[in-house]
This record gives sequence, structure tokens and C-alpha cells, in this order.
Amino acid sequence: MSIEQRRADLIAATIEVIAESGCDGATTRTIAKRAGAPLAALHYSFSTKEDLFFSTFHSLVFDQIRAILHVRPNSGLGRASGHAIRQFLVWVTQNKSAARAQLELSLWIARHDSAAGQESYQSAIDLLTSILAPAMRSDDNPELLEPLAKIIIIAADGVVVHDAIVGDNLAIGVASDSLAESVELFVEANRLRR
Amino acid sequence: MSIEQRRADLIAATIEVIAESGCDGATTRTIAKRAGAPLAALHYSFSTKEDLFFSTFHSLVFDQIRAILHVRPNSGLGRASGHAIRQFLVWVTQNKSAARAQLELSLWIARHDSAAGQESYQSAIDLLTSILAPAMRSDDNPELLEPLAKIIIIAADGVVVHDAIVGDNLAIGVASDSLAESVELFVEANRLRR
Amino acid sequence: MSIEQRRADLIAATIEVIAESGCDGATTRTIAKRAGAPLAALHYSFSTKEDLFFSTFHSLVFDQIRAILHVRPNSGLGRASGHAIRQFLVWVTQNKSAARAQLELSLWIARHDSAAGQESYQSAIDLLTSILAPAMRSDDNPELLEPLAKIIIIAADGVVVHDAIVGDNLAIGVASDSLAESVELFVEANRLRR
Amino acid sequence: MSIEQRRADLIAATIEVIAESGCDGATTRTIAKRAGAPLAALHYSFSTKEDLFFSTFHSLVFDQIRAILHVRPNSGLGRASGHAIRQFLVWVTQNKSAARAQLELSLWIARHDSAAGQESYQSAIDLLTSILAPAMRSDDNPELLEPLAKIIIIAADGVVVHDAIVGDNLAIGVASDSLAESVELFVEANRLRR
DNA sequence: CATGAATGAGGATTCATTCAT
DNA sequence: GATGAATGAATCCTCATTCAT
Repeated sequence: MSIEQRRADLIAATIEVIAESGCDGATTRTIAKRAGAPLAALHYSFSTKEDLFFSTFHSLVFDQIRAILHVRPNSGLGRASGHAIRQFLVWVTQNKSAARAQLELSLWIARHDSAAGQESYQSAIDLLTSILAPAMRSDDNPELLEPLAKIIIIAADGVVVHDAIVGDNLAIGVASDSLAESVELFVEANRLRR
Repeated sequence: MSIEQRRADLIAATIEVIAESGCDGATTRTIAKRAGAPLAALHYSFSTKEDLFFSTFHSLVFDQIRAILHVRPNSGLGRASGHAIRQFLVWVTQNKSAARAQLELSLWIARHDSAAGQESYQSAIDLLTSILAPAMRSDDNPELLEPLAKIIIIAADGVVVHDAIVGDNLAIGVASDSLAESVELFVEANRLRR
Repeated sequence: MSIEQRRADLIAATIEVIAESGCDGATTRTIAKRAGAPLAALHYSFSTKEDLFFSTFHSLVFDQIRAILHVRPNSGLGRASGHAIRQFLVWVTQNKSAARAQLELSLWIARHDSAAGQESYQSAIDLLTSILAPAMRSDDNPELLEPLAKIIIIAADGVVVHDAIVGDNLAIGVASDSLAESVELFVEANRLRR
Repeated sequence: MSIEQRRADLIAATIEVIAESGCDGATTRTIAKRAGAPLAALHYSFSTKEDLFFSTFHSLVFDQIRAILHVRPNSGLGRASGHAIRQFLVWVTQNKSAARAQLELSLWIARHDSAAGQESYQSAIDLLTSILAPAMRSDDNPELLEPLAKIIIIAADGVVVHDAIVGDNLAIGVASDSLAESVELFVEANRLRR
């Protein structure tokens, strides 16, 4: 078995276990067993539990971003933002473990290496900004870009929390939709005047 | 020292420690030391760590709800919702430990007693609904009440996550404000036609 | 409530609890609750858990001895010994808690104050000897008295162990009866010749 | 050091410590120290203290049974039974710790898993029966087999209790001998008539 | 290279006992 | 006198990590 495969297996197992038991509840033994790997293999692939968690987090962020990657150029900032919120909702409901794990890891990282957490968060915002940018039309206000990116991420995290507790896809869908509509109206209302 | 005082001290210490170290990182020893109490006193006041956490959670929920309790009657559903979002933001930025602890505890409870978590969440939504209701005017759509309550709570949780990671009051303020405005517009747009 | 009554209640509770949970498993809290007494009352009536256990043991020994106290004068050493074995069996099956507690306490005392244990054991043997003595006829061998007393006590303890594990009155009855008969034959066979 | 050796060391230490301090008094720390093993090694070799105790018990039963295994075929049921009692006495006086530990463990198991205790006791009786059987002669009453097995075991347990408290080999020897003789006479008296 | 075996540090909890009232 | 409240010490157990093979 290649070391890359082993690392991938361990990361996949970590996501599942964290989603079930939280970061501190995710013991190395449990993760190794879930991955079908001997315990020592974990420390062979990742020097440390911390290391494993960071790697898992980066892998998740990468995934999640791909989920919101698709925005039609020139479709308008409002529509694009709403679309992102709706797309993210779909991703959450279809990747519950990943979403939950990502939330838990965010909080865990904020505790263990707050600089890394901030950096990671900022780059997510930057990426989101760069994704939304092409959707802008001439009368869209560029100053809204960053607040919108933050709103989207805030909404996303809030939805994950909601899902973690309630787990009711339908209700989240309704709220999420209203939120998307709200944001669209907000952008509409802040169109630039000629 | 009265036992009520002891319990209050321990709950206060629990909030601080959970905010710093998460639920699983919050060891009984640390909590007791922070409260200036001997370790055995913790198990004398609360039969179990679990018991302490549940009590802390209830205390927090009670507090938090008082923070959003004030809505002017007949002020309009949109305005009231926006107001709630802004008020909650203020509470978060002024009670960072409490906010963080409440988030961590929500996730912890969702894991340990998912029924209790859902019940608690639902009652928060119900309460929020009952707070928003008096603000409604004749042309406000009552069907928006529950989705709005959910949006507010989702936004609140998202903001706490954001704050946990970034800790930048100003940026959250801007995003939160935009969110409040978005929601106001959303309600406005869904006014009942006569 | 008189202190004597309290002591008696606590001793009764101790017997029950030790029978159920062993000596080390019998916590002061459990005993106090079983006796319907506040925890501190235990340490008020008996200076120490050790003290309580010693008192309980003495109370039990006194009881148990009364159970085998009745032997008809001049009935013959063999018959008397067999009778004692049978009587003790009845006592065990009718006072399971007491029997079990007495066994547990014997072992506990042997550990904590071996001198006291030996003394207590010896006085039980002496008493039993003095009970059997009047049953002797002219051709009974007085040198058998002490071995018989020991056999009876050994059998008694063995029966309690058996009962603790198997709890099957009938089977113990059969074995016990055979044992009684064996001992009778043994004494018969060792009659003095004229 | 092999894991088998570790387990054996821990079991040996457990026997000693239980003999000295009883089952509840036998703490994992004490046992580990006595075995010259780190505390964690105990939980590495045996998942649980309970597990360790069960294993120790089985090891003891196995040992003890081997001690009484030798009975001459066709030597007569009475003689064989008496021989077993005497042999067991020798084993007890030469393996005081083992004998004591086995007694304590029997009672402990009766409390913690009464089914296991009964099963274990029954299999001891069955084994003893199967050992005594070949000694039977044509005029020995086969219905005596099981009561005799029980008597032997009852006597054995009683002797262990006696030894635990008094620790006087000589006195136990005399009583035990008389008991053996009694049983021989009992079997003799119950010979089948032709 | 890969892993079974081993362990030091620290976790929650329980207990007998003591005081202040 | 009698007891509710309080606690230091000790218990079993788990975990991330290391190391010899």
C-alpha cells in the first residue's frame, strides 16, 4: 500500500471519527482502526495527531471550496451570492460528516494555533471573493464583495451548527433559501447609481 | 460559602474553561482550580461532569435569551428581526467566553444527548418566535416568523464561529449589519398585499 | 431515637450491605442510607468504619452461637455433633445475609487484626466444646471434643461458601446431611472400649 | 519480555496481593508494582481489572484441580474421597496464597457474575466426580458420588477459611484427618448389599 | 519500511472522614 | 448532641506517543 493511499485513508477516517466524536473524542486508536491501519502506521504517516488534524482540515477546506467554485460570469453579484449559499447548503446536506468535521476542526485549530486558523479563514474569504468577482456587473458595488463573502461563510457555519443539532434537511432548506433571497435583495438594493 | 454560590462559581469557571479549551479539554481539575474549589467540591455540587455541563448550558441559554428579549411592539417584523441580529452581535462581542462556550456546549450536547439538544434548540426557536410576534404589523406575513427565527439563530451561531476564529469585532460588525439589512429587505419584499 | 437503637439499625444495615457487596464494597454512605441514618450519624455512633465492622462481627458471632446452643444432655457426642451440623445448616439457609456477612467479616478481620480474628475463632471453638461436652456419655472419647468442634466450624464455613456461590438449599441440605451422618459414624467408631 | 510472561507475572502478583488484601483491597497499582510492571502494562495485558481477576481465578482453579487429580483406580470410593480431602489439605497448607486467593475470588465472582460462579463451581464438582468415579468398586453406591464431591469441596473451602483465620497447620491437619476418616466410614456404611 | 508492544501522564470519580453549626 | 457540607487521598482506566524489531 502506498503511503499516499494510507494518508488518504487516515484522513477519510479522521473526518468520520471527528464528525461522530468531536476532535478530542477522536482518539488515534479509533481513527487507525476505522482506517483499517495499525496504530503505529498513523504516527508513521503523520508525525503527530496535531499534524493529522491539520492535514485533514486542509483537505476539507479544499473540498468545500470546490463545492462553491462554480459561478457564472456576469450573472450579477446578488444572484451569485445567493447561488453560493444554496450550493453550500446542498454540499452540507450531502456531506454531513465532512461539514461537521470541518466545523469541529475550525474550532479546534482556532484553539491550538490561532494564527493558522485566521490565515486559513482569510484565504477562504479571499478565494470566495475571487470566485464572486467575475459575476459582478457594471452596476454592482465592489465594496460589497468582502462583506458578502463573510456573510456566506457565516451562514455556512451557522447552517452546519444547525444541522449538527437538528439534522432536519427540510427546515434548513427553507431558512437557507430565505437567507439566499435576503442577500440577493440586499445586493439589489445597493446597486450603484449612474 | 453557600452551595448556590459554589455552583455559580463552578458554572462561571466552566464557561471560561470551555471557551478556552473546548468541552473535552475542560477537565474537572482545571475547572475546579479556576473556580478556586477543591476537586471533590465539583462532584459534591454536580454529580457528574455531564451534569455540570448541562447545567452550564441551561444557564447560558437563559442568559443569551435575555439578551435578545427586547423588541418594540408593532415595530414591524423586518425591523425586529434586524434588531435581534444586531443585538445578538453585541451580546457576542461583549460575552465572548459565554458565546463560545455556548457553541461548544451545543455541539457537545448534540453528540451526548441529541434529543436534549434538539429540544433545547426548538425551545430557543419557539421563544424567539414569541418575541418577534408582537412586533408584527397587519401586513407582515406570519408565515415568515419561523424561518426568520431560524435565520437569526443560524446567523448567531455563524457569527460565534467567525468570532472564535477571527476575533475581529469590526469585520463581524460589518457583515452582521449587512445581514440585518438583508433580512429587513427580505421581510419588506414579502409584505402581504391588500 | 436512642443511640442504642441507632447502633442496632446501623449494625443490621451493615449485615445486609456486606452480604450484598462484601466488606470493601460496603461503603459508609450505603450503610447509612440503608439504615435510614444520616452519614455523619455513623461516625457519631461508631468512631470508625473499622469499629462498626468489629461490632457487627461480634453481634453476628453471638447470634450464630445461639443458633447451635441447644444440645440435649447425655444424648451422645456423635448425635450432638451431627445435630449441631444440621442446626447450623438450618440457620444458614434461614439467615443468608447474616451467614454471608459473618464469613466476609471473618476474612476481613483476619486481614486487619489477625490476633482478634484468632481469638474470636478460638472462643467460638471453646464455646462449641462447652456446648458439646454435656452431651458426652461415659464411652465417648473426650479427646474428640476439640477436633469435632473444629470440624463443625469448618463444615459451617464451607457450607456458607457453597451457599454464597450456588445458593441451592436442597443440594446443600443433602451434602450437609451426609456430613452429619459421617461425623456420627466417626464418633461411633471411636467409642472407648471398656 | 513476552506477553505471556507478563500475564503470568501479573497473575502471580494478583494471587499474592489478593491473599494479602482481599479482592477489593487488591488495587491495580499494588498488583502492578508487585509484578514489577508499570501500571499501564496491566491494562495492556488485561483489558480490565475484572478481566485480570477472572483470568486469575481460572488459572487457580486449573492448578487446584491438578492437585487432587490423582486417585488410584478401583481403590474404593471411601478411600478415594478421604484421600482427596487429605490431598487438598496438603495443597492448601503448601499454597496458602493460592488457596486464600481462590476463596476470595470465588466470593468476588459470586457477587459480580453469579452465573459464572455457579458454572465454575458446577464444573469443579463434575470434574471431581469424574475423578472419583474410577475408584468405585462394584459394591460402592454410585448415588454417593455427587454428595461426596460436594462434601469434599465444602470441606476444602471450610479448611481454607479456617487456615485464613487461624493459620495453624497442625490443628487443621487433625480436623481434616478426622473428616477424611468420617467420610470413609460414611461410604463404608452405605455399601450396596448383594 | 512498518508495526506490535509498551508506558508516563493525566482523566473522571468515589470514599472515609472531619468540621462548623 | 447531631448533622449537612466539605475534602484529600486514592481508584480504575485511557491516551498519545515511542521504540525495538
